[in-house]
Amino acid sequence: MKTTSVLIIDDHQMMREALVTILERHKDIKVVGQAADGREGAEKAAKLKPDVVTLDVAMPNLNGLDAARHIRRKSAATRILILTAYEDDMFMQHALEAGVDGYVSKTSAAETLATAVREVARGMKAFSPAVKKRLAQYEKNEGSSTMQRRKTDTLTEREVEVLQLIAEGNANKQTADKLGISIKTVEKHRQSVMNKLHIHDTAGLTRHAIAAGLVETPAQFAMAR
Amino acid sequence: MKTTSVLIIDDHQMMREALVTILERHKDIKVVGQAADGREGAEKAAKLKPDVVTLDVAMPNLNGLDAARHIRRKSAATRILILTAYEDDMFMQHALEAGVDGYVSKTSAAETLATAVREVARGMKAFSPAVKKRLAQYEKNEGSSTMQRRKTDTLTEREVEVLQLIAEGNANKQTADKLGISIKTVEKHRQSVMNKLHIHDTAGLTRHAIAAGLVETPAQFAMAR
DNA sequence: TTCCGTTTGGGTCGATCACCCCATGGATCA
DNA sequence: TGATCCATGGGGTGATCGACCCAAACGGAA
Repeated sequence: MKTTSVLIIDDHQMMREALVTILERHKDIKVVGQAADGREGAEKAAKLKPDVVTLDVAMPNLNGLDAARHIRRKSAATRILILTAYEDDMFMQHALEAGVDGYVSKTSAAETLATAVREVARGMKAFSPAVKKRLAQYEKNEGSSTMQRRKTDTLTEREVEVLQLIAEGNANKQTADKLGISIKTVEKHRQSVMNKLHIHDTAGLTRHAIAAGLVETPAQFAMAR
Repeated sequence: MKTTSVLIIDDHQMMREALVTILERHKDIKVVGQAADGREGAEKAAKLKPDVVTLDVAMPNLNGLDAARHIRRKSAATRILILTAYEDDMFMQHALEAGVDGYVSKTSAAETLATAVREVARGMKAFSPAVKKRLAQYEKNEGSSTMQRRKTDTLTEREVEVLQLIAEGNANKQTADKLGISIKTVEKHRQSVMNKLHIHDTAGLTRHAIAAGLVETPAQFAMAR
């Protein structure tokens, strides 16, 4: 039996250690690396060329979906397994469009993950019945020549990355450093985002990013005002 | 060595299994139960009387903080360990007021949790240095025979008003106009809010305001692209 | 009554932002 | 093969922000 190499991408070290423990119970699965955010994850995926990556969705620096796109592009042979607590129809839709190979909920049992890793490693898809239904619809639309997706006001990948970093509290300079580009380019992207979304203040951009699920938000709690 | 009994309360089964694995590596720690939400957790705590509960914050039915209050009231002997990814000063403040005994971040190592479990079981507090500082302030206020909960770090009413207007996207000038005061006063309040929350950027203030329920956000919608 | 906290307002300074201008590659599309 | 979009980077300008400094008025608590 061939050993399946896995890269774990999750911003919670505790969860990463736990996943290692769970997966390494299986002799045919070998965890070859870990990453704490999407950017680091995409880099390690390109370097380590794992058979499978498990990818959390809500992460700083680069969220799971954009990380999935990066990995899909730069490490085509690597299978992508989304591992999240977030079960939203539209989000699943976007995950499918990003070309992920599986989708496992953190509310499911640990054994489910090991099974899913094996399946995607064999080239199969690993979706729950609920996701499969959506997948069927999506593929139907794909074939029906309806490539009409909104263009004008759609943010590019880079713009989404910049938006996320803004919403996480980074100044333009910090964003530029993290992306390894000039501050002027960051300013340009920021402008484009503002124009496309018709939002012209940082607070508004942040609210939008939160609503779009780009950044983690704590659960609401009753707070003295 | 006495064995410490632990109840794990977390809505992610995968995380619960992982925590069991991590904790059971230690012979002096025994996981005696699990619960998937705050209400179930409070009930099981009352029934099982564990030495320690680990409590996630974001959970359906009953959130972590309210669960902590329930457990504190009905199972006074049980030590409460908050286990979360959420590190916000105001939230910590409320957690401390709810009477939790420790606060462990999911971004820290698994070993940190085991250590914290042992510490709270011995009657000690288990807080990171950052939280300890806040705790010191809190206990100072507590000890000064004043039941006044608003002291050093609670926002005043005016400050909350200003925070809300900031998070709604108003510039200082607009806020000043809406409140009918000088822009300098708004800037002063903004500064006070930033200092009290230890948040020094608009995006962070906005995220905090949303978490505190000060501003409405549309339900999560399809990713912004 | 004295002290502290709240709210109000002013000044200054450098850093950052929002909004324009411009250009160059590369990919994709028609 | 042009045209268009995307990502990259630079210049400039005026407005705003962030972080300090300062003070006065008021009210409640010690």
